[in-house]
Amino acid sequence: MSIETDTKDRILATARELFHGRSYADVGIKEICTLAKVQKGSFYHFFPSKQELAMAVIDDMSDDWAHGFVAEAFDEALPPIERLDYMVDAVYYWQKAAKNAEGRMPGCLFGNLALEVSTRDEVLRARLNAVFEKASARFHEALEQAVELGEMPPLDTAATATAMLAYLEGVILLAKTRNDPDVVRILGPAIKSIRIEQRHQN
Amino acid sequence: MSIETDTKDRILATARELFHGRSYADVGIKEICTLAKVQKGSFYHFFPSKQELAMAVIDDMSDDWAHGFVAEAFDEALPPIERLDYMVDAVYYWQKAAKNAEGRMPGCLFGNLALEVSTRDEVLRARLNAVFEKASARFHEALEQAVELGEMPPLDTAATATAMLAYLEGVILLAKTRNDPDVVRILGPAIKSIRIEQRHQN
DNA sequence: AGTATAATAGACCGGTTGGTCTAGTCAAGC
DNA sequence: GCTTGACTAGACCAACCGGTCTATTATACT
Repeated sequence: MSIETDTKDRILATARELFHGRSYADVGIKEICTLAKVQKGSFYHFFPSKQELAMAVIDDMSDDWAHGFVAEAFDEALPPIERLDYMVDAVYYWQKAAKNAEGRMPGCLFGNLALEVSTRDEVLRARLNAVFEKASARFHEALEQAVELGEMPPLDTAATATAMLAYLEGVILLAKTRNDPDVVRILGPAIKSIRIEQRHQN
Repeated sequence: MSIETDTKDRILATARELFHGRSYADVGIKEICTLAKVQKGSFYHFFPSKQELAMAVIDDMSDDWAHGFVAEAFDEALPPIERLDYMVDAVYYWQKAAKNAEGRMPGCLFGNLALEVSTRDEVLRARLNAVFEKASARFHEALEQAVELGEMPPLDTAATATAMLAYLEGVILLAKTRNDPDVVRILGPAIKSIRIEQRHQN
């Protein structure tokens, strides 16, 4: 082993970019191979199927997120509530940069994939759901601390965390549909106003 | 004219169901024709292209919405704030019924299509954006009245209306990814907590 | 009755899809 | 030097894609 090839990485990076900028169904393996300067044979040596490639792309981006700006935004050193604004800002600047570069707002890769494939691919759906649950957990931590510090009144922090994630995804969806990152900037901060009271049982 | 054929309607209804339950790219014209018991020739007699079919489907469902449960939910006779809860309830029961019938939560047709096609089809993107703007207007009316009646403090009703729509779409997205309509029931009511203050200029 | 036109039927088209298969290259271990 | 197994190359495949085309039928108008 250790033949030091970046073939797999090139495939992964190219697929990620194409899936994010367009869609899962719209991007073919041939196109990925061409852009990544890889042959079909090599592709199927590393990935048994398009579905497995999608899984790898999801995991790859999920890792990048967890160690990238999501980690920055949810830095324990920041006041909990500021973390929410940081996250919104990060999304805004990211989407704006992507639009400037490619002319179109790509939105959230996970949200895009989730709506596209989750009715016909249980495995991918479950994977994407896990990504959302991990993201929700970051919101949850922040809310728990905010309540603890008295910066927020007591509330159902778990449900509110999920609600905030939902809101963020919804804002990105609308912004993408309008092809205008400013939607994120304008609507985003209202994420802090979302509240779900305790004791809704269930 | 007036040959009294329901061919076009059958195509439309079938396409709507398939697009909603799966995705735009995943459903072929041949499959639509087979299910609708229509031949290719007839299909292309009524619709010049798949894109035009998608437009018709969007318009069709948009009309159904406008005159269906959205009209009910945003009934002027209801107290403004109750309309929000009504809307959330309607989404919940709809999605739950769909899941019971087909095993999977289809989510929102408009949201699904928006994320799938808006990076590669300007025409469809614009159409979907218009649908969202119309929906946002209903929220706006309700909020304006709520403020007028003193049921809500003054706020940027236009921005808040859009934010609420975004939240609803986000909740549906997460619910679909979890394949669990209960997410709508639990997170939905928090739509009333969303607030964007006036004077953010721009 | 005759004609124009709307509607239906389905064979057909070039191109593309995800995926397979065989042949061959390359570096490491013995 | 030979073998092994990871990797690359690319021809090939059946199935399917959106869309076109011609032929035929059914209906409305004159």
